[in-house]
Amino acid sequence: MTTRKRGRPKADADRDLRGELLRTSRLLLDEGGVAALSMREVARRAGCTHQAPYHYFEDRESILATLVADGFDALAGRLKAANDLVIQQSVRTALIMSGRAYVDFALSQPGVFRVMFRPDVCNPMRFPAVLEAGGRARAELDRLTRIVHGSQATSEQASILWAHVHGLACLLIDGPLAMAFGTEQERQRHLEGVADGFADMLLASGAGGSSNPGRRRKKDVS
Amino acid sequence: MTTRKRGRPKADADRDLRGELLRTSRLLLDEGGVAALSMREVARRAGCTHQAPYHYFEDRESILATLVADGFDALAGRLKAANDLVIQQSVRTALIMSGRAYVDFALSQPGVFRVMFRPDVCNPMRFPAVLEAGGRARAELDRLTRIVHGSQATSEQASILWAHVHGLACLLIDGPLAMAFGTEQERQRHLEGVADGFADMLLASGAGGSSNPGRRRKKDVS
DNA sequence: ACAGTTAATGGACACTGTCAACTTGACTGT
DNA sequence: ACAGTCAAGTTGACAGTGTCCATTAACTGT
Repeated sequence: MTTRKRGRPKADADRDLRGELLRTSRLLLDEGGVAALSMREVARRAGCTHQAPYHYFEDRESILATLVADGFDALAGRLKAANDLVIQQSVRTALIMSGRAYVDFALSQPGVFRVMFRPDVCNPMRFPAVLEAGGRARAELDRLTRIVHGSQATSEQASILWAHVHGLACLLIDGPLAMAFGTEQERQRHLEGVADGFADMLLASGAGGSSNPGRRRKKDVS
Repeated sequence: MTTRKRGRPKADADRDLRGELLRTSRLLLDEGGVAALSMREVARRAGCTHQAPYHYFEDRESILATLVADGFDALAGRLKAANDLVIQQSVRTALIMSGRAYVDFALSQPGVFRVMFRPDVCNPMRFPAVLEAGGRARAELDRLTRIVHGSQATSEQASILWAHVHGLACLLIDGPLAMAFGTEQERQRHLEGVADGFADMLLASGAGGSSNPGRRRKKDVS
């Protein structure tokens, strides 16, 4: 009979249980959806007892919140990189690459992406880090709006931009576009077509940065 | 000591337990999200034992599927009504009213709407009724695409349309637009602005029905 | 009258999140 | 050297969940 150890184990710096728990959680989330991420299953896969995770995370929602905050951070980073292209390249490039960044992120981490916009699963109000990171992503999209429409851009224009990329991402991971394509290449072609079409529409309708006051405005982007 | 009844109760045509269960489920879904809809809580509120619902629904997912199918039906109906406006009114009216129909539906039944696009919660493959109703809604959006872009409309144009309305709905019920407005009126103003802006963009960029072949096409809407 | 079906009942099981109490190793100041 | 504190776990328990199972009473067709 092998008596199990109790109490604190000997120092094992290579362990990093917290990191292991997060990695496992992200896997479960991407594989089986939010329902598959159970505290006990995470513990089981990480090789600890069902209570050990509670030492690092207050509750189940807290572990989700950590992933969500990281997700918004990563998204904001990708968007910033795409927006920065406006300097070396063109407005159109920045617009198209931002859209691709948003969609690529959703496709690469669908599990996390879904929870990022599900306040009933992970309530941002409880987690300041989530609010902050979400704000950074939002700021990057507002910046893109100004890149496209100039400094006088309206909040309505921001909504059109965000709705487009977000809707596209949602339809791709959960909606009818999830299974519409046979090959990955086919999907890429479609997405390029959508991005081109949207960019044409947006840039043709009197949007050309500050050099083009054009149509009547309503309210500035916050 | 009041001995509880067992077995089948006396006929009570006014009961309609199935309908009661569905109504209760929709309430729970809209109030506390999908996590709040538990088989036992539904049964409790409907005034039956925890097993009675299993007589009408195979499992929890099946009760969700019924609501989702009804949801897609209702959505398809609203979209059809909006699309039909093209006859008496204009293309622009049909486009704007379709967008409003989609958003209004999401706002009026947020709980159901969310599950409609969450295959990890309710897998459409399991429920033919969901697939069918979803197909009807999709067909209505494809029809709108042809109304706007003519019979040669591409699947990319359909994606742009769907992504716009769907993204907008998502951002309104769960995203940053959920709490961006103080008053209901404020939100309505914003939505009108978004709809106007989007319609301007779409109709200005060489989309005018079959009378305008215009830009190069790629692939027809299925 | 009687068998079969329908619409329920109550009990049990495994699983979940979380609370509480405990153990133990490592580090601290004296 | 040694008591005290903290970190990082441990085990055990509880209520709530979805679902399987056997049971039972009322209705239905023959």
